[in-house]
Amino acid sequence: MARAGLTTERLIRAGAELADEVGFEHVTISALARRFGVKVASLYSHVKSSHDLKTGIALLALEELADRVADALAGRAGRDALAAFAAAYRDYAREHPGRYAAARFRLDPEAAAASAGGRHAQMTRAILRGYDIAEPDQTHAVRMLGSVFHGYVDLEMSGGFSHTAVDPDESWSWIVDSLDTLLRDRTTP
Amino acid sequence: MARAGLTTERLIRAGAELADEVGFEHVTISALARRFGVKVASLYSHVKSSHDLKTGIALLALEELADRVADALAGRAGRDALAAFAAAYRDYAREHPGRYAAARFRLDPEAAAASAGGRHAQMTRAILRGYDIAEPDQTHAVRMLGSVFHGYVDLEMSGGFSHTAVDPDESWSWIVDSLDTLLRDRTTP
DNA sequence: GCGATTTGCCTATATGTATTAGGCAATTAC
DNA sequence: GTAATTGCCTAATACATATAGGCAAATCGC
Repeated sequence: MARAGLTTERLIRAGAELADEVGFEHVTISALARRFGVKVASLYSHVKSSHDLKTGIALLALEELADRVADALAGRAGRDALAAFAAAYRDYAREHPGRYAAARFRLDPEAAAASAGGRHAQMTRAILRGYDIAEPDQTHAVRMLGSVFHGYVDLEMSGGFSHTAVDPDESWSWIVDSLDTLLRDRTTP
Repeated sequence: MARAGLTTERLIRAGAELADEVGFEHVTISALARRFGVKVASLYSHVKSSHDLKTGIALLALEELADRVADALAGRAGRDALAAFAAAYRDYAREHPGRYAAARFRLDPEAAAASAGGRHAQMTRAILRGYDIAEPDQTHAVRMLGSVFHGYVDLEMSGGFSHTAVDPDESWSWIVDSLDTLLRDRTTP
């Protein structure tokens, strides 16, 4: 029998694609096995469990998202950086809804430590360098930015904004603009 | 054999309690049947499916949350109303994490129409009456408030803020304060 | 090249959840 | 008290997770 050439890497990549197609919550070992045309048990040589697979997809998504954000931030500061960060974040979620959901998968401590979570935190703090905000306000601001961006994307993806005619793109711009003003006013000299 | 006295109402209430104990994603027909000491099939006389049960819990949570927010907003305006709204929202999520997660369950259109979703939207708009913000800015502001509050609660619940020593309560106050200032500055006379 | 070892995917099996069909007993209606 | 109803049951199907052990293909050692 010809071998399918399964590897942990390939399974996680295919799992990420599957997540974007059918939703992260519907990514199963069974569906992945069907996709590769192999039996379910065969996957267990490459991933320890369903949870392990999901963790792998989550780590991949966090990495990809961090790469995009890093790219977006390169050479920008202040309002520009804020807008680029916001755009990178929202675009990723819209292009890869399943991966984005995966990035929000609750990781156990070891996985979290090995994740790109630290890069994300660093980059959010980097944005604030353009605004002169000292601790502990800086941490408050980091949390606020994370909350707005994540919250907006989450509500938008779950259809929360579809009951009003107002263009979500315009709301997004308005919000980024407002946050810029807010951070500027919060400067601690 | 003695009857257990199952009703749709009781199942949904027990499901909500179960959600708070083990997480909304672990609420299953099986677990609920165990809790009542009956066989799994017995529940199907009262709920159509697992999805139906989850929808019921989601509707319950939305209703409860709307009640709390309505209570908190009564007799308040401006900054007071904003702070009360924020507190009601966050407190509910912390006291009832499973129900809160349920409130974010994607409802199908019919269920959404019958839900307290409309009340939530109305109440968020009511807060903005204290700030004189005209359309379409009002919708932008509604979306921003929803995003920040939901995003913050979601990140806090998933442990996103546990890597820094800064007290989440203080960040929350700082954010509410910032939003108040922001909305005040955005007045459209 | 060719035997030996490793590795990859298989079959078989056990467990848990969701769901439907149909049965019998407890409750309620008259 | 009999009859209709309702509530919970057993039984059966389908699908997902997970483990154990087998056989053949790829790879290693020479």
